[in-house]
Amino acid sequence: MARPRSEDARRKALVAASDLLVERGVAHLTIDEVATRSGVAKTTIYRHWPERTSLIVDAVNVNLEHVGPPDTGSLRGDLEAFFGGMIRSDLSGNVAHIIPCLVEAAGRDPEMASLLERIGSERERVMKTIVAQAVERGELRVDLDIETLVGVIVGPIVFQKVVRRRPLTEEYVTACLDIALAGLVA
Amino acid sequence: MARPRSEDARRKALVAASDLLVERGVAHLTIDEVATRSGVAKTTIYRHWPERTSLIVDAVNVNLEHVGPPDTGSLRGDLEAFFGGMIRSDLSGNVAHIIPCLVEAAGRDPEMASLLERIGSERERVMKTIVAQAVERGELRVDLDIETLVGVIVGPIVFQKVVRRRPLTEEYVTACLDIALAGLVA
Amino acid sequence: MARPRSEDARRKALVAASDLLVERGVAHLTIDEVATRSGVAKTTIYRHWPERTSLIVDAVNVNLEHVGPPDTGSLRGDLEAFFGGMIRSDLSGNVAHIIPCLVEAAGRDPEMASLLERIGSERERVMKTIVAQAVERGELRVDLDIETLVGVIVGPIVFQKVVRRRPLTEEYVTACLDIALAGLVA
Amino acid sequence: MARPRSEDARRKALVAASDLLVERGVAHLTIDEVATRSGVAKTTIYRHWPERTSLIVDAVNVNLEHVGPPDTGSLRGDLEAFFGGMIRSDLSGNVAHIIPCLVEAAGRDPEMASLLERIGSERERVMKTIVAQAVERGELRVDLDIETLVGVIVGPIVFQKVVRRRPLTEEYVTACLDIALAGLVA
DNA sequence: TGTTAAGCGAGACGGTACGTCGCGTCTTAAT
DNA sequence: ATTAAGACGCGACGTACCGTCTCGCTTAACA
Repeated sequence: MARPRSEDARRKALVAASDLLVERGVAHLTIDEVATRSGVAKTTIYRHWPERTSLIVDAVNVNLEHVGPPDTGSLRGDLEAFFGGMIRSDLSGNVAHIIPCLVEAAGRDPEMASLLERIGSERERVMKTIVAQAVERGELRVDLDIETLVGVIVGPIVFQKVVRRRPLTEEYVTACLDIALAGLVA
Repeated sequence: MARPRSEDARRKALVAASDLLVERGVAHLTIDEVATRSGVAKTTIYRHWPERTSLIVDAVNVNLEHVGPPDTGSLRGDLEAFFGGMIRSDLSGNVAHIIPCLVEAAGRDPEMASLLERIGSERERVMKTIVAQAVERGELRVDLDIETLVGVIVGPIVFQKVVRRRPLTEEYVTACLDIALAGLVA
Repeated sequence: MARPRSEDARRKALVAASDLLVERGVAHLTIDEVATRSGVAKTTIYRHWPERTSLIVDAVNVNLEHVGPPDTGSLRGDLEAFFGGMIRSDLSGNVAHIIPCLVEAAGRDPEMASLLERIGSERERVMKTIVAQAVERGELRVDLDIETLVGVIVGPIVFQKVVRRRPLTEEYVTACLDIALAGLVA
Repeated sequence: MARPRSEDARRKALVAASDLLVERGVAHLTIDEVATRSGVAKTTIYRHWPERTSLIVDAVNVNLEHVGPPDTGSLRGDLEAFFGGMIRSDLSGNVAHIIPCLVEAAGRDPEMASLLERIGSERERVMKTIVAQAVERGELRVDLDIETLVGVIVGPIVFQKVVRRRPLTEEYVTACLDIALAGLVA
């Protein structure tokens, strides 16, 4: 019966939050500034998101590029296509800058944890498709544990970028894939 | 005429900080509470550490177990010994809980970045010793890039624990090592 | 062509406002709560009363007992009858609790000032009738300034109740009347 | 052992509050503006006064002129001197503007009530001295109830100024005193 | 006897102020 | 000179009401 929540206000706040997220990082995103920038009142922001973290959760999602599974005809090609996309978008872009914040926040905030989970799941789902295609093509054994498999392929890359904080070169990615694939088909 | 800085105060503050770090996480560690708990005045804390992060840096170090390189006679044995140690100490313990905070903080704070670097280096140094021993024994080729190699072995494990936030089972570690080693000797 | 304003809504809002006025005092009467309690929408309330104070004005009037001039045959009797009524209604009841609010609001809000004026006038008009009757009966001199006269009789009573905030006993009223009447006929 | 509360901060905040009180009235005095004007941080203000009303209480006291009892040699002279002072200071000045706010607030806030009580007591104490001197001089009977007596003299004046909100002329005061004194000595 | 404009409930909106928390700096007295 | 204690300026937090503004729905007066 009442007026519906303004989608416009929501969008404007989200854009402002998303921008500030990239500019200042999670810890320095303030609701007050989101309000000022977006022209949306602080109270309205709190009507849409019960607390700071909830807004951040959504703002992060805005920054995520939602990639689909490639199908190049070979496992190697699919992986390179996938990680090539990740390198260009997520890991070289804004998200790489934000993920550690999420990981950190996830340690205390269940909502953050579930966001992180969702982000991970989406990427893992793509990985599973790639692997399933490879299994179908006979490039991989059927009996491999998918969680381990994803860990072996994705782990070194995420580790390099997020934990080690070193640039994610094509050489590094290629070398890791070489080793992992060699180990998998062996 | 001057009194030296009290090592006692420093230690008490550090212990309290370390405890709170584990209890509440980095973001909710407040200097005020460290002061209250430890009985050390806030002023004194700021005298010993110029800012919050510096204290956290030291508090993290307290929680780190400093492991040396094993020498079991085989690469496989060395790795299992090493990661077994890590599983028991760092990654199953408090540090896994703290690393994301450091990673996050490293994004903004150079000092944090260098702490993270130091922690990483220490572990990487051990890894390098293990690898060198393996090369010496003829278990590995000489031409492998050490950074890639460490990434391939450590990446999946850290990824599982820190980013995926899933329990680090012996099966997972074993499976990852199997694949990586197979790929490396191939 | 249009529907007339609902008298029912007006009444319900007014009752709720009047209740809250007594329960919480003017300063803590919120439109939101009047709306919630009465079941009348905030919009509707604002349609009936342009602002908070207007509603309060009307709510006060609801609480007022409108007394007529007594005619006991003597000034003394009339005054005792009149103030007896005031003691029982206004000053011992809710209104005494509200008057200071009005007085305060009158300082800023002309509408409030005029309400206060109206309330005062009504009572003063009764007083004037009583005095006129007394003059007619020869109990009082003709040349007395009516404003002063009312002030001398009403002042001590209102002062006791409203400013001093002490209970308005029959003894106090009698004693004040004794003195004032003695002074007036002297 | 710690630093004492800054008397300077307290004073500056109080002055700003006192000014705003007169400028805007009790209801529109905001802590934020007191902070801005005084240059004292809002948190500091809250350290000194637990809540808005406490600050107002003190700010009102600043505006009060603390008058002593006159001794002109006659009751009449003393009263005129006293009320002349009140007319010049309190009732024509800022306090008359503030008292209704206090009276209103006293209805809900015990601290306000006690402030009002204190203000009243101080003035009543002076009145009692005046009366005692008159009794000593034989101008008044000994058996008069002091509360009633003060009410009879002060009531009409306060009523005129505070409740009726009409100007407090010398004629009105004189006329009231005439009647009251006539009644008292009768 | 429909039509239709206003009234209505619900509640979202932009604001302003609230009172609180933690930061990093400072002052003071005591050791 | 260093410490414990804690006050200080600052900036952000999340909340409460204000008075205004849509929303659909209901309803009485007019056509």
